[in-house]
Amino acid sequence: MDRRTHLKYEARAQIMKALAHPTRLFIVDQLKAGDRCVCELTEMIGADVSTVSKHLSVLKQAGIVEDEKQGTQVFYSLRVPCVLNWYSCVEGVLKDRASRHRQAVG
Amino acid sequence: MDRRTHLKYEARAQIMKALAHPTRLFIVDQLKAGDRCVCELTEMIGADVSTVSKHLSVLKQAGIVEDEKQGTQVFYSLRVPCVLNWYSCVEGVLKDRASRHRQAVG
DNA sequence: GCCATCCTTGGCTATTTTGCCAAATAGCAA
DNA sequence: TTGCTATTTGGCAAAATAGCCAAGGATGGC
Repeated sequence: MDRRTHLKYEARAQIMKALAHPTRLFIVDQLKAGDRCVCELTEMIGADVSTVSKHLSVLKQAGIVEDEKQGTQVFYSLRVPCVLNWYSCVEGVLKDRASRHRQAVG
Repeated sequence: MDRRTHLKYEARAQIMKALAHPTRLFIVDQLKAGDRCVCELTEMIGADVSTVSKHLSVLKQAGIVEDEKQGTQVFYSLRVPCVLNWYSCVEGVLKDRASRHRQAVG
């Protein structure tokens, strides 16, 4: 794999990595229904605010979400909704894996 | 986030993590064209065979690829082709990010 | 049997990621 | 100003990940 090709897949992997975390997948799923401020997401997730803020930073840097300040609050919204289409495929993988497992067991 | 919800997103994240690596994205992209044995992929990637084998193991465990032994060789194939649909979305994110960057600079 | 080839696994270190606390910043109100 | 709330950032220790080498199967040819 030459350098050019490697950089191409490196860039793609960076986007994938941004979504490769349960908390960040949860956030994106929540933003599907509309904008959320950090405090709301923190409440839902149940982790430290700083942790949630860093997760949001990862998603923002990847270009998946964007932020907008409203007073003291910062609202995040989904910038690239097409990532939501991945969920059904992921569910498909999980279902397929589960059925194979059942087959192997019983 | 209750335990049940967390487990759900944990499972999804596991699938995403399997693809969140340049080499593994490359492998999946190659399998689009047809089955490949470990030796072929290793040749293309240019890393140690053990490294490639471990990457394939991650993809297999996630349920994204499957393997089939033919003599001394092991051929891998794409089990869940829908992951290929993600590439266009990823490209979209990258393009969007690039255009915003140009806008910010120029 | 022996040997060569293909692949996987174990083990190790280096790097990256994660999540908390503490501290800093920003905006609003009194 | 002071105080209060919302958010981000720095720093650190724990955990996960990556990639190499070496060793361990498995398969086929002789």
